[in-house]
Amino acid sequence: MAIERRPLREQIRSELLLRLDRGDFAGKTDINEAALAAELGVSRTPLREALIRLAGEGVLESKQGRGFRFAPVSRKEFRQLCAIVAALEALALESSDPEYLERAAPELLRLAQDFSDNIAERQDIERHDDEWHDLLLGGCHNERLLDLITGVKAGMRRYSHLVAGDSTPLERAAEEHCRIAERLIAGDREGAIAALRDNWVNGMERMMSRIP
Amino acid sequence: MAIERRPLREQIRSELLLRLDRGDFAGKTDINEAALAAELGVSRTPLREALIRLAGEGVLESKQGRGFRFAPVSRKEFRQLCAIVAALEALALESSDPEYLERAAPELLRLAQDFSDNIAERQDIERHDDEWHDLLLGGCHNERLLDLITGVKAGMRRYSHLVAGDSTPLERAAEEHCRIAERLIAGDREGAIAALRDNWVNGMERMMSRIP
DNA sequence: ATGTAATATTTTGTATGCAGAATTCATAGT
DNA sequence: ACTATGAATTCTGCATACAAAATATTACAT
Repeated sequence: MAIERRPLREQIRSELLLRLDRGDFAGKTDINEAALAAELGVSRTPLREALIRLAGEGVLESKQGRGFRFAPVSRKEFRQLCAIVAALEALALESSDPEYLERAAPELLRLAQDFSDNIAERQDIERHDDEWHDLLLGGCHNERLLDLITGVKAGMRRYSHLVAGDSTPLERAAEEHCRIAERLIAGDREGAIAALRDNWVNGMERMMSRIP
Repeated sequence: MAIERRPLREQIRSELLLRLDRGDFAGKTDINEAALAAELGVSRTPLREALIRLAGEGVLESKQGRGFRFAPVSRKEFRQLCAIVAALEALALESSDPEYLERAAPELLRLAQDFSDNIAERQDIERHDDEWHDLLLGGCHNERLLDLITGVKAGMRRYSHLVAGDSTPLERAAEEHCRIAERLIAGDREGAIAALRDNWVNGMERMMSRIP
């Protein structure tokens, strides 16, 4: 077996993002370093390193002397984040390898259709959605851009658990994914980009009412 | 005197970015934590925190057991970064308060003209250019977006010192800034956005030949 | 009862210490 | 001379220790 050889700070960061997905930090936004470190079975040092990284990505806030807290959610910020990823993913798609898109399009369509048939747990849905977008952008060779997108999406996870247990967003998302894939199959990249932008705009609208 | 009340890690980060601007790390890309900490008069802990933050922003690379190094420059990455900021600033301009743009436009034009008259030190030029872009985007209320832009631009500082001592890029940049401002004065935001995109694309072309 | 000052406790921010990985250097063998 | 091997050194990654700031608690005065 290949033993874990990633720095602790990264493993911790992953774990925290995972918990964020589960909505573990819903109310209690303040973080107690000693307690959390003990819970994770690590020392404060790598934990703080992970927290600093997350703060840089906007998932956390830090205030001098007052430590870290999960950044509060707001409609305004969610709107802002959606606008950003929409622009970034559009750019990624724009600068993607056309051949790749042609090859990936059928698979994208298939996945999108599976998606709507198969109503699963929220966490599965999100993983599925992430994978779909990853596949969509797999033909983009701008690594910095892909990293950036990943980072911004990490910040959006704070919002994902709010949608828990409602299936209409899922259905609409699947439908939009189909539309994007169809445009790609038709070789209409501009149309696909426009559909992608719609996907984010609509995704935003869908969530908006659920945010305090 | 108002004493410094920011966390050390942030002061260190600023200092490192400053040195990056000066091109201090030109050749020696590897970082020795102990040595640098001693030089800055701090311990390794806040230094490492600053390094981790910078690594998150793409300014540094980190490899397990091998510490941090300044990410090597490459034409490819520079192209990627330019494409990203172009898209992000375009988005920022797109979502800016129209009234603000109307008010700021004359000032933007004036600054751009000063810019070309007055050939100063490279560091002044960069500050001036940064301020100009800040003013341009001052009407954008998407704070997350502005933060993101700041972060990506931080990563681009590794490239800025390469242009040292050549005035043609300056002149062309000033000219483009004028064009953007003129479009804003004319109330043609779409045109301004297009000109802004050009500014980045051309800026990229200008630098490209200087990068190894 | 309420507000405030003084003190105790908690918690963060920074420094130091230590184990293990990576690198360097020296030596031996081909 | 060149490579391989192994010891010595350097450096990172993580843990622990300490000091200062923030928060909670108590005591007291109004």
